[in-house]
Amino acid sequence: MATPSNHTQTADETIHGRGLRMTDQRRAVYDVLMGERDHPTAVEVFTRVRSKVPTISLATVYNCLDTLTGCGLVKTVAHEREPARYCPNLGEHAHFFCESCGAVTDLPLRSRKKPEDVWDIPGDFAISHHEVSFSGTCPKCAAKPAKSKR
Amino acid sequence: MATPSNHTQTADETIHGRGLRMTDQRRAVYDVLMGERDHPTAVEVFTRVRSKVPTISLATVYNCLDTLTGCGLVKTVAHEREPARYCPNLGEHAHFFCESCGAVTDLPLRSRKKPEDVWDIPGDFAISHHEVSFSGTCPKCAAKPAKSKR
DNA sequence: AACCTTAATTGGAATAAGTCTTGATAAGGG
DNA sequence: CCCTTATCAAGACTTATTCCAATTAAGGTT
Repeated sequence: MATPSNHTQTADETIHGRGLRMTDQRRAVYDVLMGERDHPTAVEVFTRVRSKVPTISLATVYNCLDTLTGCGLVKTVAHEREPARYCPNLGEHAHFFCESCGAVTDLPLRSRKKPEDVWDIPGDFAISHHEVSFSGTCPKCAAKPAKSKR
Repeated sequence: MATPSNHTQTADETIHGRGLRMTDQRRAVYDVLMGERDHPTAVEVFTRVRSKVPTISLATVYNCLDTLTGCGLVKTVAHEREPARYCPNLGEHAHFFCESCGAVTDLPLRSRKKPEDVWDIPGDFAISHHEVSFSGTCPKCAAKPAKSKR
């Protein structure tokens, strides 16, 4: 399973620690995610990254995203049947999906709280991951009339 | 949005209340879900339902599942990039996905608790839905050596 | 520097889940 | 019984993602 990098480690060190190389493509994909933290899809990452590495292929973007996810530098965000989105926020958080504009917002866990406080999970279930998503209307869209989905 | 049937209403009444008809196909799909509450995929519903309605098509199974979901009789369960699963449990609950055997288990909300107790959701976000999923190892698989995914 | 071995990238083909389209059927109301 | 509308079936289609085979790039070694 992914071992998250601690804060004293750079992305390069994390990748090297796995015996992998920090290539131009991987760095560019990572930089795109860190630069604009709006939970882009693979295709959105692809179009952004092309301005830096014009020869990169979509398959490589998927590969890089998988590698970064495997190293714990990036998280995958799944929501309903929509394409996967990617998020470099390593802190524990849930996601809010605006049904009006499509924006995705990180929602932090309250301090000293955990999901088990709310959901009744029998002790003999061993939990390794959880994913929490909320949907509704974001503040920006609350006032405005309905907008098209980005 | 879906209006859940209250307990005094049968599935037939709920569907009729929407101006829709309870056809053989819809009933068969609903019965499959109620009969074995193991969160089947659309294809699994399809194969089970064929024993009752041998001429039904997969497209119709998808249509029926959509209709039942729209009426609030059934919920769709999304997990990562896997095919959608369907669940007739209308009570508020989360899902546990066993990474070893693939089984899905309903986990109830603790009484008088709500997700907002754990995640910090600014007041200007209007929440209409949430979906919570846990994954790990279920009790059955905890002891046994790893099994193939059903 | 040339060489060797393995990792990484590429482009295109392939896959899988789900949706759409079109014509045929069936049901309910008058 | 007729008319209108809902529903169904079969197959074509779309979309996100993965797979594959061939090329390219990197690191380590002599």
